[in-house]
Amino acid sequence: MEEAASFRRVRKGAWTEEEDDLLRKCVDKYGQGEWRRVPLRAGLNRCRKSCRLRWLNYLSPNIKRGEFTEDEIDMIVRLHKLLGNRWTLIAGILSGRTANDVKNYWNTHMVRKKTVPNEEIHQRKTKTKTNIIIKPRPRTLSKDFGKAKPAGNTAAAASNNTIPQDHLDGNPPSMTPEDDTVWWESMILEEGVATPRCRGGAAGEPPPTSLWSLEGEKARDNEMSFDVDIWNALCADQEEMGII
DNA sequence: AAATTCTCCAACCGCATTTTC
DNA sequence: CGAAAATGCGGTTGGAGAATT
Repeated sequence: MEEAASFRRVRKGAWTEEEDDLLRKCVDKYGQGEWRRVPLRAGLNRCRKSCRLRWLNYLSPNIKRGEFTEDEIDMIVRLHKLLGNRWTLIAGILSGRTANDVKNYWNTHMVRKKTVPNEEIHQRKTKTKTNIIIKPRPRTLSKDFGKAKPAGNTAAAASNNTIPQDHLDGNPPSMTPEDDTVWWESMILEEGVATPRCRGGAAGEPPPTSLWSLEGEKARDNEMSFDVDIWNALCADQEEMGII
C-alpha cells in the first residue's frame, strides 16, 4: 500500500520553508497523530512517514538544538550501555533530544571514538569499555500493557513499548499509572541509573503520563545526575560475573 | 584556487509490531 | 481470528558544508 498518495508522486528530499509552515499549521490545528491524514490536511505532497519524521525530528517546538552537553553525553553513554541501540528510549530520557539526534551523535562521535582513540577518548573508553548490553526486545509487551497506552500518543508508545527483555521476563508492568511508574523507576534503579525527569517523548511530544515523573521537582533537581556508586556497583557486578 | 576527503545531519527505507475491520 | 492498514523504530544513505591536500 505504501503511501496513500502512491498513485501520484510524493515529494522526497529536503523540506522547504513552505512545507514546514504547512505542516506546522496542520499540527497546530489538528494536533499530532493521525499521520495518514496529515498530508491531505496540510496540503503536502509528502508521505505520512515523511511528515511525521519532519515533525518529530525538526519542527516540534520541544526539540533542543545545539551541541550535546557533557551531562547529556554521559547520559547517552550510560544509557546505551544499559539499553543498547534503543534510541527512542534514550532520547525520551534526554531532555528535548530526538532519537535521530542521539543516534546521529552516537554514530558520528562515539563510534568513531572507539576506532580512533586519543587522549580524551581513551579516558572515556576506559569508562565505557563494556559491551554487554541488556538487549531490550523492541515493542514487545504483554498484550495488556499496550492497553494502558492512549491511542495516538506516540510518545507514550515510544516510551512504553520498549522494555528490556530481562524485565519482561520478570514482572510485567501493572496497569495503573502509579504502579507503572513504580515499576519503571525500580527498573532503572535496578540497573543503576538515577531516575531522570519526566519529559516529552522522543521528539517533543506530550510527556508520558507517569514515566519518571513521580518525584516531581526533586527528580528535576537530580536531572542528569547519576549515582556513581550504584553505577560502579553495577559494573563491578558484571565484571564479577565475567560478563565484561 | 581547485580537487579531494571528511564530517555531520536530515531524510529515506525496510521491517516488526500494533490497531482496525 | 485473520488480513489489511497504520504506526513507529533502527539502520542506512545522500548531500551540503568544512577541512585538508
